[in-house]
Amino acid sequence: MTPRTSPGPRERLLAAGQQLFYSQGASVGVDALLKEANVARRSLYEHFGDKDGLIAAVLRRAAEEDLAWYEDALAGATEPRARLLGLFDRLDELVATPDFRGCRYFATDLSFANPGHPAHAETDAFRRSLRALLVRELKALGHARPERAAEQLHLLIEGTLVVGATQDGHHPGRAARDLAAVVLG
Amino acid sequence: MTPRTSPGPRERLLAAGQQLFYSQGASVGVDALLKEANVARRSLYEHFGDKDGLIAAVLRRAAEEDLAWYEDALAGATEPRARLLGLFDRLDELVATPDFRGCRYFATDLSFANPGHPAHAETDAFRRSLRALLVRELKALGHARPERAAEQLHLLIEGTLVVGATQDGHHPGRAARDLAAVVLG
DNA sequence: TGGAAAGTAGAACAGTTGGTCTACTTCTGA
DNA sequence: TCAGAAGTAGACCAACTGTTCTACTTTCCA
Repeated sequence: MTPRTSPGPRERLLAAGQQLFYSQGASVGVDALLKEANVARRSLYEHFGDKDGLIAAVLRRAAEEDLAWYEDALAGATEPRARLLGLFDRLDELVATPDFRGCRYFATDLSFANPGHPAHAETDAFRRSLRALLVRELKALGHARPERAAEQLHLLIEGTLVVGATQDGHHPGRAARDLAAVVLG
Repeated sequence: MTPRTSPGPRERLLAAGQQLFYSQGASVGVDALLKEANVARRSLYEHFGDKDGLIAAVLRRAAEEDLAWYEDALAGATEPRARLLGLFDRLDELVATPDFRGCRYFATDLSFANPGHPAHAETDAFRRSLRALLVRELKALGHARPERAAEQLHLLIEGTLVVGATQDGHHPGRAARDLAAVVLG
């Protein structure tokens, strides 16, 4: 609440988690998290209860940031159609980033076979928000079947992320953009 | 080589690995694998060297079976265009399977952050084979730009698997099929 | 200025991990 | 038939896991 001169242990843990969970997966050890965050062991358990609590908190924060990223990508243009097509240009850039490793949320889902794990609730929430965002844009565009088109755009996004994460030198964003243009009509 | 009345420990380990690595992820313990396969600890290490060796062997076998599945899905029709479209119908059925958990190869890639892990070579090989299969079909169809179209079909396939694994009650295969029809021209 | 709250440092714990080793049994083929 | 290969069963090990705990230090505010 009160502004700080330097980020406290809670902030540092979230930042470290965001970085390490993405680059190494949810199986990174607590020791590595603590070292990266420069935080005492005890602080983690007082702020987040346990490791799963940190995982959920990191996902919640990442979801906020990622949704903001999508909004920003859409904001590159004003005309509804150009907004959505521009998103795929930004995706194409994103997956070309050297340390891009794919969709954080799908990776998390795969990490936890137990469907009751709290992480799944967070990834679900993110995907719902993303869908809602796509539907909103499609309605602004006056699309005849926004829900169905959102499904197709979502499919194109996920496909772009997977292909981008597994193959170098490709431009899945461009390929997806062309198909997105068809979806938009 | 010699025919057996009942499958030996090597076979049983591969079968157990194929099932457990898929349903639980690559992090399943050796103990669980041994119990599922009804095999002595020692047999695993004599046949496969270590756990990573088993993982690689399981992936190689799974890749064979999965490619055969794709061939079978294509074989539902004779006309080139219908063959590829039929593939997406089969994918739609596949992802509706109750215990479908997404693409085994992408899940494996995400499990091993270390790019030198032998599993990555296997997943790469699978994806190359899948691409080659798509290019072959597109050439049979007389497509003007088979490589590019294969990229788009591949993207649609991966997207279908991700959306199918994360959302219930949807039919991503149908959505992808419509877009595939556009790709085929 | 003093005292509670929050943070650090690190020992310790129980459970699990992948892997090795020994002893015994079963299968198999010259 | 019998020797050697292959398989089983399970103890054992070191390393690592998430977590709890104690002791000390810093920060902050009334």
